[in-house]
Amino acid sequence: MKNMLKKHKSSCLKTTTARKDSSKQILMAAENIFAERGYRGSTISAIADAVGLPKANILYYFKTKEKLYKEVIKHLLTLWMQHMNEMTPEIHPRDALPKYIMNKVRQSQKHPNASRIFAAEVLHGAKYLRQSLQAELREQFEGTSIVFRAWQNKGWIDPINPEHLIFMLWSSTQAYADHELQISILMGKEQLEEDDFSEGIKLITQVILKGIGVK
Amino acid sequence: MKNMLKKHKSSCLKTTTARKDSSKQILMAAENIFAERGYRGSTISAIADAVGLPKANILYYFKTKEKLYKEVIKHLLTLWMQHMNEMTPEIHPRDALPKYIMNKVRQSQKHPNASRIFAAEVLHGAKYLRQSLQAELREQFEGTSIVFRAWQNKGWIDPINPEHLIFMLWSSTQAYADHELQISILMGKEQLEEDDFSEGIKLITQVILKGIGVK
DNA sequence: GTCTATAAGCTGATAGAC
DNA sequence: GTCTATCAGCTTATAGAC
Repeated sequence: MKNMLKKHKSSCLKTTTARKDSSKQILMAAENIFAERGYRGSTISAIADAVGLPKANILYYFKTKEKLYKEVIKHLLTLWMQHMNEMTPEIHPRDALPKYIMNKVRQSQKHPNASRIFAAEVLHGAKYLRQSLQAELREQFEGTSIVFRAWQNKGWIDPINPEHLIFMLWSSTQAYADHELQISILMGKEQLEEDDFSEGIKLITQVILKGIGVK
Repeated sequence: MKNMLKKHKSSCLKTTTARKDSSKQILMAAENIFAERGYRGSTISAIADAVGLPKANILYYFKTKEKLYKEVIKHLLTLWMQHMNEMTPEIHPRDALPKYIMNKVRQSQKHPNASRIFAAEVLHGAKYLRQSLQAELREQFEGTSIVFRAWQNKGWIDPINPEHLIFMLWSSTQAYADHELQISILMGKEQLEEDDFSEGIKLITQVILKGIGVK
């Protein structure tokens, strides 16, 4: 487990499997390691081993560990926010909200690392997030608040606090990635199954829609 | 900031302020450091400095860093679960749920560290939690599921999935501690104010009660 | 019980051969 | 561009004086 197979020295320009750019492979491996162990718990060696490269190569592509981490975060935030734009003032919440909730939970299912790294970052002060991406996140947040307010004005939903509704949506959907382990322990399973995700989607949709008075 | 004042050598048996047991002081300091920096990011030196003691003393009281962490976790889980017991099959959800939601958010407000350490632990695989406390957590979880099922049978709430409702309650209330920083950034504040907590309580209560059909 | 000094090991990062 | 070797610094934990 410690000494990995050292692949191709200088003798490879086109290996059998389509050779992806090392940079991309490193990013993918880093995403996994960071998600599992957190920033400080992750070591450059571990990432190097996962890709099958020497440590020095990682630092050749990404000058420092911190810069590598920022690159990972940047990519993940895009994923994390992508479905929010699909809610607009024109679309009725009875259509828009179930779709958003489904997409968000499904994303937690498919890309749990994205959600986990993001959650860990927030949990420990959003240090890197704040520097570079605060603006984009906030813009998204305010855009969605405006959508919810528009729905209220049209009488499509009850008068509720739009900002806090966003928090409730985020936290309840994201839980299926962040707390997957907690949930699976409590449900007595090794890991969450398809049914658990679809049950979660069903419950959240049911409670939110009825709870804010969508007819 | 680095060299702290070295207090009392051998010349103190009863100092001015009531001298708490070092052990307790260490636990409190450790709670803060672990919450801010995570397990791996926290160093024994940092904890020692926070209490004003040399590193060796921390390891005198708690044999290893890991054992100290486990002690902290153990204490926090008690806090984290304490309000769930107050929901029983006899009490109507219109009284029990608002009270639980309020207590849970208020606890996030008063003891954000408890929630944060707990969340970080879960996020990174619940390694320590699983070893020692899985049983207690699960017992609590199953107890509450039974309560929700009883409410359903009495027709007090809609037929919903009790387990997933618990997740929704946990995640939406805990967000006010876990994501305090995210929330305050998005709301354009340095930190959350009293109004934000009470608005959050109001919204969650409103949406959950109406959402599961409590009359 | 409390402290100083130090061991033993791992980490991020660099230098320099190929 | 890719790799090996190594440095300098920090970490947990221990040994042993007081």
